[in-house]
Amino acid sequence: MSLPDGFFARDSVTVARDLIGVRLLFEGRGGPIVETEAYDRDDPASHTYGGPTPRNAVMFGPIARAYVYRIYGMHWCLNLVCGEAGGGSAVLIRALEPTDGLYAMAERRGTGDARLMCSGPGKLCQALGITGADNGLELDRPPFELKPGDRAVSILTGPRIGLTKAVDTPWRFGAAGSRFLSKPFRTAA
DNA sequence: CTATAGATAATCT
DNA sequence: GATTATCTATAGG
Repeated sequence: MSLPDGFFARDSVTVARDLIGVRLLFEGRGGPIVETEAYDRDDPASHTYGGPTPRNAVMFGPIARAYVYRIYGMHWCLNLVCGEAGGGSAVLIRALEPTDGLYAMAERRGTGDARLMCSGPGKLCQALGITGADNGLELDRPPFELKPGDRAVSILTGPRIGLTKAVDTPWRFGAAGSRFLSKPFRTAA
């Protein structure tokens, strides 16, 4: 069982929201996604804003692929390419709840605390073992595996994290009440 | 819980 | 040469 046909053929904001609760596995390690962010070509904060470059080429290619890039010279970040093929949209996977391959993830991360294992884009890639070598891989075949969530989740929305542009765009989504978010969501007043 | 500093290197202008 | 979709450790409320 994998995700419905056409799941990624929608705008990045819709896909980002629908990805919350979806189970993501890489070589058998992973669990339900609890936090995502949407990016698209008309978004000043996106790598694709301003057109194609060697680095972002994958986002201007077919959808349902992985876009993996290095940030701050030392961390990897995983994105899922979506929207229209060639449209330059993607969803950043920021955090997930570690449930599968816990021992292997603990070893890679150097901690037994599940809360510190996948609660951030860089940590998540380190725990699952995702690197630049996986850039451009298709998501519907190994080493990737995506399955629908087994229960409904309430979704929280808020501004994205770590940006200097489009700071107020509310394109960050998270699973309500999860203890595995990279940062808490501010609850509306 | 928030705020800050420092590490560290590819990418783009 | 400036910028960056982060993490860890530390200090303070």
